[in-house]
Amino acid sequence: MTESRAVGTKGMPREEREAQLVVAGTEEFGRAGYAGASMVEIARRVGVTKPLLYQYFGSKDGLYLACLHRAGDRLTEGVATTMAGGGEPEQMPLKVLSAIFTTFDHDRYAWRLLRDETVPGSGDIAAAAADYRRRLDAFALLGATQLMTSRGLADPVDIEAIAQVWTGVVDSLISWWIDRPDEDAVAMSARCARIMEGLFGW
Amino acid sequence: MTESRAVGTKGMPREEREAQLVVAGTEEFGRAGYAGASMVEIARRVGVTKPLLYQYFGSKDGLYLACLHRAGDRLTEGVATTMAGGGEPEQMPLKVLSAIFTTFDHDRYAWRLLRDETVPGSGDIAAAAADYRRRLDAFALLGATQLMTSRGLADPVDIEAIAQVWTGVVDSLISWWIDRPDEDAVAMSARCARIMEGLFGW
DNA sequence: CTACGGTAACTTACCCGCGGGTCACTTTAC
DNA sequence: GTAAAGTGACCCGCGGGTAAGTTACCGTAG
Repeated sequence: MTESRAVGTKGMPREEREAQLVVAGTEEFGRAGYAGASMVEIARRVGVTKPLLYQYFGSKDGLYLACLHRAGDRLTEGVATTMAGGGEPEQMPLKVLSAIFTTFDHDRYAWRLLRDETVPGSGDIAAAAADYRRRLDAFALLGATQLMTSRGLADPVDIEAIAQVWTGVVDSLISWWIDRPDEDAVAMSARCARIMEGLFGW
Repeated sequence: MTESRAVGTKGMPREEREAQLVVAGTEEFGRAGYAGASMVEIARRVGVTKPLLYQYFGSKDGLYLACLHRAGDRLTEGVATTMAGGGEPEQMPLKVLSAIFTTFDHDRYAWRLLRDETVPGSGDIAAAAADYRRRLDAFALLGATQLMTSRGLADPVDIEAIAQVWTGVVDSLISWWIDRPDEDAVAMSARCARIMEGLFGW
């Protein structure tokens, strides 16, 4: 294992090719959803054929899981760091948005993997995605609770609803952002800040 | 044609069966998306087989279009009526939400047909759905413009973003509502009113 | 320096199940 | 007996998945 560098091989080292395939897979899964994405298309994007993809990832689920873990780990880590920073409840949404935009500026489809509704209802993917969603929902719930209690409201079902709407807002903003590739993370954060200030005075 | 009532037939009159199939199709398409829904499953829900479905609607696209038109017409009509009523810009979101909840209390999946991303990129369905979305987006844009100008903000791109986020909010609320069948339209409207009052003072 | 063998990267050609779509046929009420 | 309601059994393309073979690079023997 030590120094296993480029022993008898053609093309590109596996590690590098796998990374390419995960990037292409993330875009394709994000665009078309798990069910709608085609393995041959993902391979084609990288200039490779399907069997190589299967040799490296085993199955469609295997590739999806690789993409999902990369996206989910980065996302939960970024949000956790931001939330840990603390601050006024009204400021958290904007801070979290900025963190997301910055982290995924060049990988905008990644967010969608966690919210993909076309994945099979049971199995490894469903479990992993549910786990990431659970962690993110916990942050959303925490933020919503802080916001509501700071205003003297505490109906737990209302708070659940707000948390779910919040994830929907992030979803919408990212979809909007995907359609405008020229808008970078900084501009996007500034836009959101302007809007929140204007609409809610936050 | 006059008095064409039940001439030599078994089972159920076509009109009635078609209505059943449209209802079942709306639920199934709303749940699984155009691509994920299965024609045989939709037929099975009604206690009928696939060939009858094809005899009545011609194709998957034909059935989807029937479902889409029913949902789209009711939705645009309801929103148009509400918007025409006028009122304070801060009150419009809640009014529109109430109208949607009331109209679709027993048909909660209908909204999703207009926002289904798994429909083919071109063809009759894409055109019809795009048309309904265009009409609804125009209302959203109008509402967002009124809201923003009442606060002295006028960046047209910001307004576009707000309009898209608004549709995402409706989406989230309806998804949340679908998961809570016991919550009726009145309770749902009350919840939204409470939240908007609490969070934004609207 | 060249011939050679080994291994990893990569491909061609195939299998198979699932779901859209169709045909010929049967059942039931008037 | 006629016509609409309804069905069983089939075709076919598409996409996930696989078996077997080929290509290119490297290290080493002569």
